[in-house]
Amino acid sequence: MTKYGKKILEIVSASHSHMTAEEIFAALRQTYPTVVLATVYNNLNRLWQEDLIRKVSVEGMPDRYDRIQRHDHLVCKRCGKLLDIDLGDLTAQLEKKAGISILSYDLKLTYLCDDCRKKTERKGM
Amino acid sequence: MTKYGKKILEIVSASHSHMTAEEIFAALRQTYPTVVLATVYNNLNRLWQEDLIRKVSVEGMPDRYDRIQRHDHLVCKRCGKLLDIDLGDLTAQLEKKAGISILSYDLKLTYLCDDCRKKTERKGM
DNA sequence: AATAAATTTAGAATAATTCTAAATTGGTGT
DNA sequence: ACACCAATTTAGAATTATTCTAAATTTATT
Repeated sequence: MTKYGKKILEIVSASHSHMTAEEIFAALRQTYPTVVLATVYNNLNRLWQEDLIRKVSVEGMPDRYDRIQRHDHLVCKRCGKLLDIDLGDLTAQLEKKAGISILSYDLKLTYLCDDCRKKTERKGM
Repeated sequence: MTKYGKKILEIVSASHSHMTAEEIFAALRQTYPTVVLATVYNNLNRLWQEDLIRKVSVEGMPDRYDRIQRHDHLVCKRCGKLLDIDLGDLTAQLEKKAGISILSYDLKLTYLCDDCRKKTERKGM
């Protein structure tokens, strides 16, 4: 594990904000001002392959990186805001239903956040 | 609903192959040879906003479009191959656990497909 | 120290998607 | 049928995220 990989893992693991590569890049430069963006992508891909971080893709947004600790996500359909939520570990239940063994699963609930619900109501939609 | 929107909805609804915008574009041109790609994106976004089609994003791949009929997905961690699987409707269970009402949910199981498992074994990983 | 292997760098390249502004189309009401 | 307004389409440029390439640097190995 290289110094960049280590630090990037630290940044992503500590964050609860689903950072983009750019944001991670910015955070990493606080410590290593000369690092380049390609290095961030290299390391993120490596860490992801090694199952040390998660990738979260929300349609139409840049990929986000997330700590590995299991949890689920809540995405607002309208504004795309992404929140953590924990619905417990469904692995056993899902494996049983699917009849295969899985490495992991991603569960994303789509809803309307409070702000967007208000806006929607105002417009009478 | 315009003629393009209608046809695009038809194409996506009939397909079980999680088409990309480019693939949908190609299919649409069979019927309307002069249509441009931007129109495909416009319509896909519209149809998605109206909940007539689904968007599926797999990390590192272009967005794919899917029929709305509920079903889940199986993604190979190594090669990215995307398959349909149906684990039944978990909406009620998830809403109860989450304590909110949701519009929909996306469930993606990550596994190693047979081909990739074989390759992995061969390499002793 | 010498060699090999992995990582980083710089910057170009690619690919997906969005944006802009003009042109076209599809109703609506008269 | 005609004028009007809104929505859609078009063409092509622009943007953004990400990957790629080849050289340089760092790290580990003999």
